[in-house]
Amino acid sequence: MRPYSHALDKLRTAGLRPTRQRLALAKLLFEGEDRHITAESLHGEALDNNIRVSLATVYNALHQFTECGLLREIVVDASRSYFDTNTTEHHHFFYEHNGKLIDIPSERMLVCEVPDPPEGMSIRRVDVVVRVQEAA
Amino acid sequence: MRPYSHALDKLRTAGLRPTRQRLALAKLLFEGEDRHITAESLHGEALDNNIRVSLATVYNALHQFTECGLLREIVVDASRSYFDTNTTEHHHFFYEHNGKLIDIPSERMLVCEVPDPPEGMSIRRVDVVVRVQEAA
DNA sequence: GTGTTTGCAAAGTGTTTGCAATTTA
DNA sequence: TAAATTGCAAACACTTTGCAAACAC
Repeated sequence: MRPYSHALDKLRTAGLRPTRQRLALAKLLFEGEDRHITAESLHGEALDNNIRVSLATVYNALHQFTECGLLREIVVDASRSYFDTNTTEHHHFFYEHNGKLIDIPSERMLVCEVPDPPEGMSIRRVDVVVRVQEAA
Repeated sequence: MRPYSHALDKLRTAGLRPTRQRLALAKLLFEGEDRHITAESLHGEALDNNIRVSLATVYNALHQFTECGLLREIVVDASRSYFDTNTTEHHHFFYEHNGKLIDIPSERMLVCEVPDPPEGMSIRRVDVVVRVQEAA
């Protein structure tokens, strides 16, 4: 048995008040394998687990978690926001036919020549998306 | 003077019927420097040039042009679709504070270790977005 | 108690669609 | 004239917002 909650620690450390909703969502997100979610998918999962939470609260939580560095937002599709519980440096395979994402560990995908950022700018992040399709 | 229209050629070659609207949009897009646009920005530009075209038609044209390989869609922001008139292989700097994009020529940004795609899949494209912010 | 968070329903944004009218070949 | 394209307005999907009620500390 876990002596105390990993999810609770995460919220405490991040300075987010551990409300019933945030704690339940954090448990879904952080007490298992790393994963990719959307607001809709997390909300559905919460309901499946008898966690009463509104979609608006799910959106709030996802953004707050992202701001605190507990999640990382991934932009692969112009019509939907994806979030990743793996916040370490890595990239993604994106299956365009079904919208699924798979991590590519950073060691397996090297960007070796990153150009200098434009004058007065600094690089915040380099995102690589490898779009894959069913082989011909 | 240009003996015949570059834009018209592009449409002909692509097999798209050169309607007044498509031709006007193609002129805006292809008879100048390479550029990044959104449906909204292209529509505004058309109106500024006294080209009567509806936003729905702009969306249709952008998608048709993209399917024909005249444009390339760029995904950098989950809430808006960007298109690039430069369809050659290259990557982008994305200014998060103002939504502007700048091309990075392919030679200046090398992705040197691309992992094998998952079983049964083939790589359609590798997109690199370098997100920049105003330097601290 | 006091400030924060929630849920709802309404509003917002970018995009797509159905269909009659128009245009192109 | 037959088929493709357009424009409009309505519909859509996803996301955000305003605010009163509920909650955490």
